[in-house]
Amino acid sequence: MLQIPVLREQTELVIAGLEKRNFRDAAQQIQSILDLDQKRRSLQTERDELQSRANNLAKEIGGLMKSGQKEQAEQLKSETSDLKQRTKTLDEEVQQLESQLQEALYKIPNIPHESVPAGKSSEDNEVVLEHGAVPQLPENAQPHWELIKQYNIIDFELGIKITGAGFPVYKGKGARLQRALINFFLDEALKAGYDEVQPPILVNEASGIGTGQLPDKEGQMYHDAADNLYLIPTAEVPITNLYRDEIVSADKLPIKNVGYTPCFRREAGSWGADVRGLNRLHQFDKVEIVQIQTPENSYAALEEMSQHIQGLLQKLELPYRVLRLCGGDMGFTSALTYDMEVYSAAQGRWLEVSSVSNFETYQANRLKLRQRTEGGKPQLLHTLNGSALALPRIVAALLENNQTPEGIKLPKVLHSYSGFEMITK
RNA sequence: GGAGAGAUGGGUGAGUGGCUGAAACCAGCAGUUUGCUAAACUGCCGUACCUCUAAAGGGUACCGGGGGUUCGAAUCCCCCUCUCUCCGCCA
Repeated sequence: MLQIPVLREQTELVIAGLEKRNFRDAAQQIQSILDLDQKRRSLQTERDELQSRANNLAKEIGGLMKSGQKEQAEQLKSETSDLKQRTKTLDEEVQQLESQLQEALYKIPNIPHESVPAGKSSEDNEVVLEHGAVPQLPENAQPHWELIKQYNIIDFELGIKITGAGFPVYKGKGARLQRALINFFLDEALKAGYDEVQPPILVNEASGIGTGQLPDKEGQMYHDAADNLYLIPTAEVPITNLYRDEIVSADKLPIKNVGYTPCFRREAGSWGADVRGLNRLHQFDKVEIVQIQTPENSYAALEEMSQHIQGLLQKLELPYRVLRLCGGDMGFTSALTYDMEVYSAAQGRWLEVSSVSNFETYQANRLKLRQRTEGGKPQLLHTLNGSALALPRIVAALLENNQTPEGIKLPKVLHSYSGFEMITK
């Protein structure tokens, strides 16, 4: 969430940023937060002064009791009851204001970076670059949801039987391709200097709050009510929360982690025409890269992550483009997001396979993730993450773009990982 | 699932009502000593908020979380959460 001092000192910038997101009643909402903050501060000052007096009285009484001056002690005691009452009232008011403030702040999204284009929807995103040529397909080219049946590598019917829609079963070379891709992505991240972690895929409430999935978006996550745990929608959640409540010393930075996890999304209400096959699932695999960076270096790191992801797509020989998301399409917690989309030839569609974002201090403020600075106060760090990569749509594009009359050809880079070069009937 | 124990600062760990924001040790930082390393010695060494500010300073809160008793709570009482140990089960 945003920091109150920033709201106070850069009010105009904040409002302008929120308006770029088409955030409704930005000026009004910020003003009401500033009012709450103002009120809280003045009440707290008052409360602290009363408490200070009460503390002094308590000390005096202690002294009198010791020296046996009981009568004077009793007299002072009677003075404290009024103080106590007033302090208690103020205390309750301050607490109430604090929780109102907290609640209001949770509802304010991050401020977009200056390079974020204005815009309302995905149509307004800026195409930063396109790479690779659209492949020529044979005449009877099929979309991937047909190919997976023909080659018997991914089975949606079986998934429906054991779980439900959106939980496919990968079989034979389909399963081996998954494993190959995961290993390939992990190895590439290791080469790029990321440390591998394997986090839990169930997280508690505090973790969900830390990265911004809670309190507002619980409907997107599967929830285990018996234990109050959430299935992760992305490894971003457990990996970033590794550093929750940490004050990191500068020599440990930057932190670069990579992790493979399954991801779970309820995708409530989002089923429609564009979500056939592997395009949108309830469970899928993803390799995620996460960085904890100093404010000075975070945007350079974002570019570095973008390059890393593009490198993967190039090695997979997939045509892709990079989008800079507009204010209206960006995620709630992000300051700048690039989406990477591959061209899935048989569908004739661009498919999002990665999203890489700089959250600046927005998550760090919730996480209380800071660095120790010389001589000064601990300073909030910047968090970043990106998919590198999400598997299903990569698989969809690989299948569609590489279909030939003889079978589906895998890109060279995968051969040693998969143990086969071709998927045949 | 059953029984018990516990939760204190970066770590270990003392602390059963005021002298405890918290001993001691370790780690860390600065300095003295030193041919180098090591050792020894001295000092510093939590966080948040409020206030004030050029800086310093002052105030309040925090010993897992919440409530209570009391003039006064890390310390006493209640509730919750979590962790550990033993038993059971088990990849």
